[in-house]
Amino acid sequence: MNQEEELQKQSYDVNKYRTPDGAPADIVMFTITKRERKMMTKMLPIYELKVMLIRRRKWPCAGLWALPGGFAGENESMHGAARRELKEETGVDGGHLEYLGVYSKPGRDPRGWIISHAFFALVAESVLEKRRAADDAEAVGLFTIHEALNELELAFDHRDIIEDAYRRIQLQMLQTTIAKQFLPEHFTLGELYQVIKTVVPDFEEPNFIRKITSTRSRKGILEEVRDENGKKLSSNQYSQRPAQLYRFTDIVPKLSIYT
Amino acid sequence: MNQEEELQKQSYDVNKYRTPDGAPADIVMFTITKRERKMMTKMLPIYELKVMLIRRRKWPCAGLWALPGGFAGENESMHGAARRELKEETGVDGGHLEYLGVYSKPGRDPRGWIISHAFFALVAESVLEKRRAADDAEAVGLFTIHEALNELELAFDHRDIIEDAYRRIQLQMLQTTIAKQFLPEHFTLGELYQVIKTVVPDFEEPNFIRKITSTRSRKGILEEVRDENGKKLSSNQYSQRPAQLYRFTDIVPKLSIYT
DNA sequence: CTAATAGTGTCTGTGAGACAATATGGT
DNA sequence: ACCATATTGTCTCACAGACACTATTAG
Repeated sequence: MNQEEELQKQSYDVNKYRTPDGAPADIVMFTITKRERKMMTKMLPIYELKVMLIRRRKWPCAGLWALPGGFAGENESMHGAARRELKEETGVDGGHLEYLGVYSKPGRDPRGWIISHAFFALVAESVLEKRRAADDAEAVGLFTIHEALNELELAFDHRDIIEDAYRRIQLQMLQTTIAKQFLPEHFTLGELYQVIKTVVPDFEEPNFIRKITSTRSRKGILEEVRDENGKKLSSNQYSQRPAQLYRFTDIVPKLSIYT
Repeated sequence: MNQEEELQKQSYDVNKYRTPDGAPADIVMFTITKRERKMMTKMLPIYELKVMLIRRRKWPCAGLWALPGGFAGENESMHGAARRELKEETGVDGGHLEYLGVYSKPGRDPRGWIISHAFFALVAESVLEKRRAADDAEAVGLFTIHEALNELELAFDHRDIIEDAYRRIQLQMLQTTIAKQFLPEHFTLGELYQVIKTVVPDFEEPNFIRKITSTRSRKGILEEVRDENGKKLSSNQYSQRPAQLYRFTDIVPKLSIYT
């Protein structure tokens, strides 16, 4: 650094300006719960998209439900803070964690100028159940997206965040292969279809199997699971007739409105 | 607020924690320049995707090229700050301005703990030229994306930001109708094709006109321009044979890998 | 046999892809 | 006539969409 630079540096005062009072990472944790239907005969379970919320104990917004999260420290990135929080809350390290956006509307947090960073995570149902058992069950809730948005009083602007996250996960569900986060390694097309419909209720594709098993454009994102002898594997967990098992390949589909 | 809440509030000290030293909004301003080729006969112009950069005068990173931007204030959202900066820099109020992401890697800014918010904007070439004329031309540069990424020394982590913005605009170009930001109200399919190819060089569609003018799935995003008598309008600005003019409709295309 | 899910047959229409052929109008 | 660009003709094959039909197996 030359002399002039050194001079400029010394004349810079970081405290000259009003600075933010904190930058938390808040995480919308989604899971899909499966509820077996009690029936004589095998049936597909009922799937529901759920969100984990925490009941706040302290000011501000004490008593309201809020997204899990916490303030980032000086020596971590926002993404790092989110990963840390996710691990603290669920014990999960890894899994799908994705940045959603920044929430910075003035006055959104009575503590001051708090710029919040929202993420969303997709975790297995079992993980959240564990978390719920470990902690005070009173303070941890798993709600359907509908309950969270329409029936709960939420802290800060967390309703906006959850709405945005819901829109985003619906987009992703149709445009990427995140469905795999909600499915076992091997799954039937019936399961895949149910998972998609759970996240995107409007999704209707009467000929789903037909399309998924043909189609040049989609070709490659799914492949049949075979055993070591090359024989196709199937499952009859949810149906009398065994269904072919599939897995996602590593192919990343590219979509375009002009192609 | 009841008594207990009041108590908790008073015991909360915002200064108890280390807080960020600032939250700037940085904007990647894209434009597409058109260069007419000097030829006897009419030809399509050469299109280039460019980025506006500013040469920093002060510490830190004095002398390096940086994205235009500035710190957000306490009474504005990050998006508001970006809109304000965009207006200050270009005079443009409106246009396409979109959030890109947060850049918060520790040590990214020698001034301290600075959490930067990147946006990208698409503006008309004429606007940036005006800006360049108004200001000290030395300090404002318009570079091709290739120059910016490979030949320039950039401040902070702005290279990462520009790379991310480039990836994002390429995605958007194929999956949304942002191409309209780079086109006049009415345009020919040749122009549209060139704009797409400028942003996404890999895009190859030999039968472009064919597909765009048929196709069930894309149907609706474009429509022919007609005069008040319903006669189709055409332009021969870039070709001898006049070409049909089109405009984007308001239809938002929905893409899915499963449909 | 029945119930519930998995998967195929069949038929029609239309788009994709390739490429050749033709249209337009300034120079 | 020539050129660069715009647009249509033509042909084949694959897929979309609809819907009825068959397959599988526990109970």
